[in-house]
Amino acid sequence: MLDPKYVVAHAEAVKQNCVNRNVGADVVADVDAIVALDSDRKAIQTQVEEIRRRQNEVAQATGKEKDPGKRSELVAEGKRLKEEVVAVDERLRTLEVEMKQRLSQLPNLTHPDAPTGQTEDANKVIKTWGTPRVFDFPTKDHVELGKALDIIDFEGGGKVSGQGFYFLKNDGALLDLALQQYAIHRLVKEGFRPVITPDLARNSILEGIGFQPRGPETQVYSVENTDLSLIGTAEITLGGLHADEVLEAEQLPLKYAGLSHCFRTEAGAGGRASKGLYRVHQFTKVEMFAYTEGTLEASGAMHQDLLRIEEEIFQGLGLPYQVLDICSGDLGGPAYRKFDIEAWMPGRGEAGEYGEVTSTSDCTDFQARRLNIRYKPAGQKGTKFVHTLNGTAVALSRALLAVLENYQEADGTVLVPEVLRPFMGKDRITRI
RNA sequence: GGAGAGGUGGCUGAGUGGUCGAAAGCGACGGUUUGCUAAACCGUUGUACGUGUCACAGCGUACCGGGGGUUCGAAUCCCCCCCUCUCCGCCA
Repeated sequence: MLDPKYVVAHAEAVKQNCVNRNVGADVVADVDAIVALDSDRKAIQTQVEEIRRRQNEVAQATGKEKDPGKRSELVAEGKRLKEEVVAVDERLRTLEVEMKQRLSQLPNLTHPDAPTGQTEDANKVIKTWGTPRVFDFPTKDHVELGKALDIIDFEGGGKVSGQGFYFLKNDGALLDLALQQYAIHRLVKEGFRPVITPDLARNSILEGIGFQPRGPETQVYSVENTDLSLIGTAEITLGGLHADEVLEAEQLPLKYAGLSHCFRTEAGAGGRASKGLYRVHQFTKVEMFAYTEGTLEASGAMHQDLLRIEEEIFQGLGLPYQVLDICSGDLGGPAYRKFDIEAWMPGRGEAGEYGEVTSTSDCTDFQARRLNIRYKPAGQKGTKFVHTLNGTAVALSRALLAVLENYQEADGTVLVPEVLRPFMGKDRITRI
């Protein structure tokens, strides 16, 4: 959520931002509505407070008044005021709800250096690392490898849970665990606190992070007869962890390495053909989440750091990748800036393509405002909203996919990347 | 899932209808004293919004787990929900 004061004071800039963000004309119109609503709201709030002030005055006077006649006069006035405040207060609340509702439609502001554009075509490649391997034998994609090596079972997943689910078996299970271990160990060295989070969260937390728990657009599964949803990412639980808290400035930055399962309905993604592990309903992910002081300098620096760590993780795995600076229209609601890493996937497309494996976002105070996460800046009075950032360390499924396809050998086995061997206990994946 | 107890300011803890944004203690901060440290003493010590100011101050409103209700008036009474603790049941 944006700061309502900022929206009112910079309505034109906010509108332009909405256009750049590719959000629909009705949302742009919301900005004007918010400006109008806000001045009404202020006027009515003043009225309500004035009545309340008089109510308090009367109530106190009533308590002190000994004379029965005067006392009943005061009681009568109190009753009158009570009736009076009801209607005005209800109007105030209506306005507040409407304002909040419209405010919550607005996307975050955008980093001035982020490319401006409406679709993902405007995303900019800002770095390429490594060279895709040239194979001197016909390659398989990870689905074929998974089947041949008996390490990924889509048929079993389909039978038990439906399309988009799978079993990881044998060395596939070990490889998944090894990648988790590798990422967590790496992050602990970087000063992150390792955390295993709940896989379900309250809908209010989902909303605070910027997810829509309900409706046709929803990306998450909700649990019937509860206000819980299966999380789409540990960003939800790690961001919610400090909801409604005031942190001490010395605690910041606060860095978590969260391990969770992630569940996604992938509603609306049906048309986008993607086989195998690339788009699934459940996967495991090691997620970085950071809280910083509420300045663009602090979160901007942290954002670069998260990207650096993501890159080093993939460099460590020896997987070629490119880094994308995501354009305004493709940023999603909460992000102020976002970088994606796309790793080389030999089995994708005709002769291999880069495919998204991580994503890191600087959400500035957008999530913190809705989740009410603040801190006390040193040497200042009052509190400020923190900035929140998230980044994928390793999303299993996709990282697993990339390892299998890049490390396959002519004999159908798969070499285990050096860094994973201590966790795998072997250097080659073979059919058991 | 069942039975009971409880949720008050940074912490401990008082407060069962009015003078309570809330006693007291601790902690923290500022000051006095002191060769230094300690102790002692004095003072300050929540947040948000509004109003006001160059900026303070001041003033107003709200907040005693969350929401609703009773009342002229609620931390205090009633209802619902959430959470914590104890015991029982069940269970990895």
